[in-house]
Amino acid sequence: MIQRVRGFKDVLPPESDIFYQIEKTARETFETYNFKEIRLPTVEYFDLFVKSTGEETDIVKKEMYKFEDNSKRVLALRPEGTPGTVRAFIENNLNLKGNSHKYFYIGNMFRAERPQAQRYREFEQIGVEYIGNPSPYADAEIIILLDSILKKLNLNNLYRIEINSLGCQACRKKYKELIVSELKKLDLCQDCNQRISKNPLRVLDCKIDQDKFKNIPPIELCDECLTHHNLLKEALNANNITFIENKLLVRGIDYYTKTVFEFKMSSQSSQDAIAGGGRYDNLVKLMGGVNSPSVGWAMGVERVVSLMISKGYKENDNNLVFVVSLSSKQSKFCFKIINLLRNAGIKTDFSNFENSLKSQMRDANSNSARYAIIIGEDEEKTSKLTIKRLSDGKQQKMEINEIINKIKNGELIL
RNA sequence: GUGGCUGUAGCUCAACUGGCUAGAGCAUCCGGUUGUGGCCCGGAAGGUUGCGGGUUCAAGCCCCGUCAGCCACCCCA
Repeated sequence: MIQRVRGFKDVLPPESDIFYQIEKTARETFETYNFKEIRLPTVEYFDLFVKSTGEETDIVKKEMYKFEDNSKRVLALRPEGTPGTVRAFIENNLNLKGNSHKYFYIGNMFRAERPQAQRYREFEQIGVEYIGNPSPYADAEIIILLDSILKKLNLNNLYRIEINSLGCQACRKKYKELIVSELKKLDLCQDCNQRISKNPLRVLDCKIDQDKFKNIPPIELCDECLTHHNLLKEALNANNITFIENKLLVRGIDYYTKTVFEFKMSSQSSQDAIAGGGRYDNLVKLMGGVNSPSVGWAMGVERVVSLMISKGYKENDNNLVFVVSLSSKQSKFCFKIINLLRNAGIKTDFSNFENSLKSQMRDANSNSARYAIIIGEDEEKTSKLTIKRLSDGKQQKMEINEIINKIKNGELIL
C-alpha cells in the first residue's frame, strides 16, 4: 500500500468544512475591503524566490522544494505568495490598470521543514498584498482586515497581535553598522556568528542568546519611519485594536521595511504564528517594477483550523430530508420524490431502497436528518406521503407540494 | 536540518519479567414477528501488532534498518 508523503495530509470531513468556512469568511471580508482575488501558479522559477524572499533566509536556504524540469529549468514550488504576486503585478503591467492594487490569494504553499502538528510541508495560506500605497493607513487597514476575519470566526481572545518597525533602508543601514560592532564583542552561538555578517537583525531574534542583548539599543527610526509607526499605532488604537509592541520581532524574510506584525495564538505550542506580514516598500522596484511601496500579510489556514477546533467548532444545523422506502417496489417513486425535493432546493438524501425500512431509518438518524419521508404502497397510491420529524417522532401525511412549500417557508408543523 | 519519544481493529486503549487461537469499550453491520430511527438487548464482522530483516525453542514485547506521527530546537503560516 502506497502511503502519504511525509508532511503532507488528507483533509477530510468534517475538517474540510472548517477550511471552507474560513475561506468563505475571508472572501466576504475581502469584498467589504475591496480586495480582488489573484490566482497564481504553484510553480515559479527558483530564482524568483532567491531574489525576493532572500538568498540568506531559511525559507530559501533549507526549506524550498527545488527541482529541474525535463528542459533543465530550475523551478520551485512556491513557499509563500508575495513573490508570485509581485512578479504577476510587474509582468502583467498591473500598475497601468487602474489605481487600486489590492489583491488577495488563497493557495497551497510548500516548505520542506521537519513536520510537526500545525506544521506541514504543504499548507494553505490566505494572504493579501496591497501594492503601491505607502500610507500607514494601508498598514492599519490590512491589520484590521485580518483581525476582522478572525473575529467573524469567533476567535476573539484566542490570539494576540504583535507589531514592530524595522525602519527604512536608511535607518536600518545605520542600525546594522551600530549593532554589528556591538554583536561582535559578544560570545554568540554558531548560527548567530554566521548571521552577524549576513543578516545582523536576525541575531536579535535568537532564542539561545536572547539574554545577551540587554545592552543592545533598539533601532532608532528616522523621522519619516517614526511618524509612520506612530500613525499606525494611533490608527489601531483609535479603532480598538489591541496590540503589543515587540521590539524583537524581526521576521524571516528579507524584503520587509518599516511595519512588521504577527498574529500569535495563545497556546504553548511553538507553532504559534497564525499570520504574519509587513511592509515591503522596495520589493517591487527591486524585482524590476516601478517604485511601489506595499504591504501585505499571509495567514496559515491549518493553524486557524486548529484554533477553531480547540474552541469547539459546531457544525451548521442540518436541514436534511431523508427519504426511505418500505420496499424496493417503491424505489422509482421514491427517487422521483427525491428529485422533486432537490429541484426545489431542499437538501435531500437516501441510502438504499433494497434495505429494510428499519435500516433506512437508522441511516436517516445517523445522517442527523431533520425529517424522514416514508413511502410505502399507501403513500404511492394516494400521493399522501408520511413525513416524520425525527427529533420527537411526530408524523403525518401530506402531498409532496405541500411538504415542499412548508419546508421552504419554515412552516412545517407536525 | 539537529536531538528525543511513539507506532496493536475505523477511534481510544489492554496483553505479567519474551510464552497457548492478540482482548475490551466506542463506532460499523445484521437482528429483536406483520410499515418506523435514537435508548436498551442479542449477534456478526473487523488485526500478517506500520513495513523489512535479525536474535530466540518461542517476538506485539529484545536488536538493526526503514517509513510515518508527535515533542523540543531551528524557523515560520
